[in-house]
Amino acid sequence: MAITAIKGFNDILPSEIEKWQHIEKTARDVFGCYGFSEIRVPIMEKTELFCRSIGDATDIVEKEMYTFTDKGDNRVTLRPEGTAGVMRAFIEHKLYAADPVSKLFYMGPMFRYERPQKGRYRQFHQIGAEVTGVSDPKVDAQTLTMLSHFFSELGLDEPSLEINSLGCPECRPAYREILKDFLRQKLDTLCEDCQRRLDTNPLRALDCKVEKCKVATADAPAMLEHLCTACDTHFTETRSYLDLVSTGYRINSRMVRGLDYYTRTTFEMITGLLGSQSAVAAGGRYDGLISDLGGPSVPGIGFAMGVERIALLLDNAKFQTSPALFIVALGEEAQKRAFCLSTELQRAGVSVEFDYEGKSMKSQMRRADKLSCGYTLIIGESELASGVAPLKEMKTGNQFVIALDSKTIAQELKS
RNA sequence: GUGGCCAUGGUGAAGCGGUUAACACUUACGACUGUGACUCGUACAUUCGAGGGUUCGAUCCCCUCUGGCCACCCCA
Repeated sequence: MAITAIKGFNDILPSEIEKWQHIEKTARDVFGCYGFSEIRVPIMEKTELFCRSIGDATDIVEKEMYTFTDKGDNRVTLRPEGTAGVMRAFIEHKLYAADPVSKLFYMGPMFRYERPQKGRYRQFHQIGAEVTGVSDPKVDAQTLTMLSHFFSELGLDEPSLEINSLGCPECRPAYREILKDFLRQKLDTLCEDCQRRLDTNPLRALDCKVEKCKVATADAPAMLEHLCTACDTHFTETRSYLDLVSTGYRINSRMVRGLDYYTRTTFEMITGLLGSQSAVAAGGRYDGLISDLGGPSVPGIGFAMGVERIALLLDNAKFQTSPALFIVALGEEAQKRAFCLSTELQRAGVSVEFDYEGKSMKSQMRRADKLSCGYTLIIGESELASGVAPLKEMKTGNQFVIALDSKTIAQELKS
């Protein structure tokens, strides 16, 4: 039996790579317009970084991390998300000192030891963005607007934006207690999972898919109604700025995020097209994270998008490119000429294909068609003698003779 | 970690106890002696994920293993 890839680790094949590149390019272009710079950080970090940032009690840290002891006896972990590493670098290189506002984006693989299913893999890719240094709600609104902009730039109108506020260390603990009291009264009408989660993660019950939990929590107290004045103002202003630039959103007061560091604004881009994996992007504000990691007291907000999930929403075929020219050569001399000519054209920036094996004209033409080449150039003995050859436009079938000269051909193909 | 479904060629698949293992796509060559697409022809699985069992006989039934998909938990 041949060796296969590790479970949940996927190859991204040539047939889909152009779609991936398109997603990445769109992110670079759109984020660039909003003043973001790319940062590349390692895919492995000290385990402690993730414990501190994501939260020791979260599922990610408790059961999903790829953690090893290396040969120097250090505990290291393949990153399960991007924010922690980026913030570590931000603090380590004191980026806050050079500029009070920093806008960074990153892309790359993340690793979580979960059971794979549709839109969920053990190695998956995220594109994320982080703004640090500003707590003003204009940044929240701008970040969300950029996210929406990215999706519309990709031609995806379907994922819709949902927002919520999780409050801050001032108001969230109190709300948590209020919610717990509420849930305790309904305890026997909740599903087993929610009963178990009551103490560890009561917010989760608001998001439970089990019907009886939905019923039981229908009139549960909402975080949004228990925000402190500062958080309430922040949320209201965020909304007003979103309205000001017509960024569409829906308030979802039951939205829960899985990472401990989130404060105030949280959000998700949701689609109904991916089975149970409905979130294609998600994020929030994390005003306490940087200081928790030993940095200065600087606020932050960011999001991450799941590239595989976005890719599932996009059709491969739309992003495939094909060679501009196929050179059909008949006879050994013509093949030699085709090789030289194609090299000259390639050096001039034209994408060219030709046959390597001296196949029949028919198979060469078939291959040109299969590769969707824009043009074919046919070279045989008479063309070598005359110095001109027929150039055929495949789409229309029109053809005319052209000089066997790379400059002339390159010019013609570019026109 | 738990549950459900599934495993036949390069691909999508039919077959469900005895078949030349259908059909379609892909690929290769040809019909068209130097012009693709459409059409037509020819070729392409000694073998049905692996191992064991039942049977005169197993792709088909049973068991074990492995792999995949989807769902739960959780999450991008």
